[in-house]
Amino acid sequence: MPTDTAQQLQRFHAFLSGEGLKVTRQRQAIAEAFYGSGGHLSLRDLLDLARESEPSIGYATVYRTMRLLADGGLATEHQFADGHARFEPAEEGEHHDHLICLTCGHILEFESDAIEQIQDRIAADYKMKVKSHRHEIYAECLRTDCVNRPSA
Amino acid sequence: MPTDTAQQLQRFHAFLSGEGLKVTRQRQAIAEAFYGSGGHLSLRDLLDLARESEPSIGYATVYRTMRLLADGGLATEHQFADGHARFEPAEEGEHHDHLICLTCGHILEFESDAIEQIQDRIAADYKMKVKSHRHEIYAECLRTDCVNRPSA
DNA sequence: TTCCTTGCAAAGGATTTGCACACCC
DNA sequence: GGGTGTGCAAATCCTTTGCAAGGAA
Repeated sequence: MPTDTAQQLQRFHAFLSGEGLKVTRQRQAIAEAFYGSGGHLSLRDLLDLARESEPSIGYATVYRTMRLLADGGLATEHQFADGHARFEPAEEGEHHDHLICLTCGHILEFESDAIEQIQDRIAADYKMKVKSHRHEIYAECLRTDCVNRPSA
Repeated sequence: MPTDTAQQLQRFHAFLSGEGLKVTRQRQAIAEAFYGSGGHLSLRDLLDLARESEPSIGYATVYRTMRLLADGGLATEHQFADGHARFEPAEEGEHHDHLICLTCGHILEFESDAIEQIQDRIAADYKMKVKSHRHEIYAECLRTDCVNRPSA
């Protein structure tokens, strides 16, 4: 478990308080599942994890909690090729794209200033200014033992 | 209308014959809508266009015809941020990504060998081989008259 | 004629919402 | 106690499929 999970949960509590929202057992369980994992989890994944500590939790609660986090800037939502929404913790000022292993499904992150610069130049050629982008690389692992398999 | 629409329709007929499939009024109308437009149309767009010449056409027929074209390699399907499937004619050996205007919704195409090379290098760093990718840039047009607005 | 196609309507699958009950402050 | 939050179930939205009737070869 990452060492900063506690910090992230604290930030979550501060966010809820700031919005005048309540800290409930369900929200706590969902946030722990979300921050305790490596990210890129689907709503179904989060539901299953959250139910380990709160078995009665419902899908709609996970949905609403993650929407809360996403709208509040604490989580980022992605739609990869599998068609399910996936979430990851939002890091302040950080940006990355994704490299998805077709062998095992694991999702790696990458950053490339060079690509970002080229994007800006392409947009500028059309007199446009980049507001956001989506960039996913789907690749096969060349090793038979697929080292990218998540430790989970 | 592009000068090669007739060629593309001919290729479509050849494809149908080759598969032992029939050239129907509906398929003809859908193919004309598809090839006669600039591409990037949703199923709904195609349905509306096709109905101009074949009013009784149904959504399922458009869906099935576009699937036929996509599976046959004559059309490429994309899922942009709006969550609707969009299709464009597939060009032999050609590849491009998309620059989407947030001002008017128009979809431009771009290519960058430099980006493709960086992608390959990133994947290689993880001992992986790129099989495909998805790259979309969402940008605002800086001109008040938004020159990217489609002529339609 | 023969079998492919079509259009309708219903089924899927993921997401979103309405509502009555439960819970936190 | 009062208003927020939850869980269920139903509603959406887009996509996909079953089926009986229609149409190309």
